[in-house]
Amino acid sequence: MFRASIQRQCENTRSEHLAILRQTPLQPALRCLAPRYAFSHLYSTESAAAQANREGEFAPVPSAPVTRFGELSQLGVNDRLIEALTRGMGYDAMTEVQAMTINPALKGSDMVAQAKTGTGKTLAFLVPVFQRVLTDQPDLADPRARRRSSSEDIRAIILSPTRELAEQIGAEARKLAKNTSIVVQTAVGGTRKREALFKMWREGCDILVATPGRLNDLLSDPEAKVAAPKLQAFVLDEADRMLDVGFSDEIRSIQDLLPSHTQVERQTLLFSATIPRDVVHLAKSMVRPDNFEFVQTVKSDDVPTHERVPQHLVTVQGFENIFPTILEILHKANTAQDSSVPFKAIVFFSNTASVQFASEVFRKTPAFIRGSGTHIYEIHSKLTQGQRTSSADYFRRASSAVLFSSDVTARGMDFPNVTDVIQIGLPPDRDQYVHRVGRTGRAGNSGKGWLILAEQEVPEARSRLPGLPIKPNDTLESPKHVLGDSSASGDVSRFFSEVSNAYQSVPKSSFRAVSDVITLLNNWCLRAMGWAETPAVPPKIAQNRNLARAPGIRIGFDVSEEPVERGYGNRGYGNRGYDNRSGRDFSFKRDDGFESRGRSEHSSPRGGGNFRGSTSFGARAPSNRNSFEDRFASRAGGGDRGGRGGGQRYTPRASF
DNA sequence: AAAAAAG
Repeated sequence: MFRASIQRQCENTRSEHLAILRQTPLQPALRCLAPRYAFSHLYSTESAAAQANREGEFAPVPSAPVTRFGELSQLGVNDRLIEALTRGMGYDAMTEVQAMTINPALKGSDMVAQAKTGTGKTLAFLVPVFQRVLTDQPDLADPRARRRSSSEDIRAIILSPTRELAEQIGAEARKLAKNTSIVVQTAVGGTRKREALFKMWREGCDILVATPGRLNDLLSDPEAKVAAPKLQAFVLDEADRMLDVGFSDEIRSIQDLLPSHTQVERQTLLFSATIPRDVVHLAKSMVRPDNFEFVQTVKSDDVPTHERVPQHLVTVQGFENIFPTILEILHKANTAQDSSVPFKAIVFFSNTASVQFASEVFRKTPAFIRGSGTHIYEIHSKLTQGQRTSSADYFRRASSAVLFSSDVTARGMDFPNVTDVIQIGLPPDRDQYVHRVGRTGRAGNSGKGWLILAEQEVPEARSRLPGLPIKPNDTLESPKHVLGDSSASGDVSRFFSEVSNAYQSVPKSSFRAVSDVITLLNNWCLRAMGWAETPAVPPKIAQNRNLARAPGIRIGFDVSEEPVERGYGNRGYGNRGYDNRSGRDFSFKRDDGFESRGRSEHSSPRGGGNFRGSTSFGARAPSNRNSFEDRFASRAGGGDRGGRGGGQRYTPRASF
């Protein structure tokens, strides 16, 4: 009943730039967190509020929410901050996400905000955090404050799942701090700890933006003299990622190193695109149950990934067609009649080895790439942090470039003017697909999404990517070209021959296929790359994955799996890597494989993971946490226990 | 041996 009424109101009040509160399956899960709903401030029309009030379920609406940064003084925001926002950073109107989160967050309550990635999320938490720090220490507003900031008295901590994102948030925070004496520091892995520490000791630190590992390290190291005994605010950006397995232990231990809520009253803000069910209890342990709000935003120019960015499905005949297809996309963009906007693309792969291989190949297609004026960059976790940072910086500033990327950059990264997002192989899950597409079409620009799959992957993609406007695209010639077919156009022949030449000078990688894509991979290696043998699958792995008798498989070892002489990598950093986590130099051995994992067909039927086979490009097994959307989709069909009132829900289908 | 994140 209750939920049904919220649902109804939402449909009723949906209009132009209106903040929309959507009823979803998440809310029942989160209800236990919120003794009362205090959503009234989210309704931007009187009628909705009036209706809510009439039904006796909501408190009366106070004043209209502030939607311009310039008017934030109404909510007690310091003038210095407002000046930095409006004059320094040039912001005026808030985005919907900002309006919906800044208003309640300034009241000081904890918050779980579900907001899709896009511009503006960072400020949505920075503004309340900064104001909270200033409210507690008003003298910090004075840029010439005499007070000495200390690394042992950090007042706000912001955590991000990747180093680059932390740096990006840090840069934004520094702009906001400009007219004050608030000191913002970043602490991320892969950098020299001593150096960052000296800087912190010298300059002090009021607001720290960090990645979990490094923060944990700093807080637990007494020598580091980093502490936050009076912590006022704690933010998790991309909270669903942060509370995921692999991160959650780290987050827990960080929390243990911080003062408890009972000692020091702090504000916790969790920002997340999705909130998987198994993350709820952790979220619950982080917020104050009596002072908590859940804000869900659906922002009109935030649905863009689903609506604004056209997304093309390109089906390739074989793996050997993928790289030429990328060249063709590049070429078409550059020669189009209206190609006033330079081609700037991110090519996503689901594993590091594929990224490395692709960028090596593309660096070796000099005639084409040089002729196009496009720069090639690469980013993934096997590069040193220095290499990662420089790739990100160069790509950020480049006008025409291709960035080959793992999922490091899939979330939150703001590279300006990306025209195309190209995803190779099955994306790991729907969320990740959407996040990747979200790297383009930002800030009102247009963009294009491409999903490049082998035919065999399409059925799985169909079930993995429901409810997205992905349209089959047959306008390219390279995807269907069969090697040796002389009827191909000059352009297509050139794409293939350039790629083919590049293969020759790229060291042999180790490839491993899984079940139904074995043939695809075999064909690529044999026909296009000119290998004498099909790629080998080591016996153990073949056994583990139930591939021992899969058709077409070759059990054994590849040449590349034996140590290769050091030094082949000095042609470019892409060839060499330094594992900055283990500190091992792995340039002598491409032991990282060019593969992915998955179960063979015998895997469980539906549910847990009906992941069937994958390619080197494709996918890792889908995450076992159902995404928010997934659950939404899966519950929508049948009689949902909560009853969905008048809301007609349908099960999203794939559009292709 | 999925990416990411401490050394």
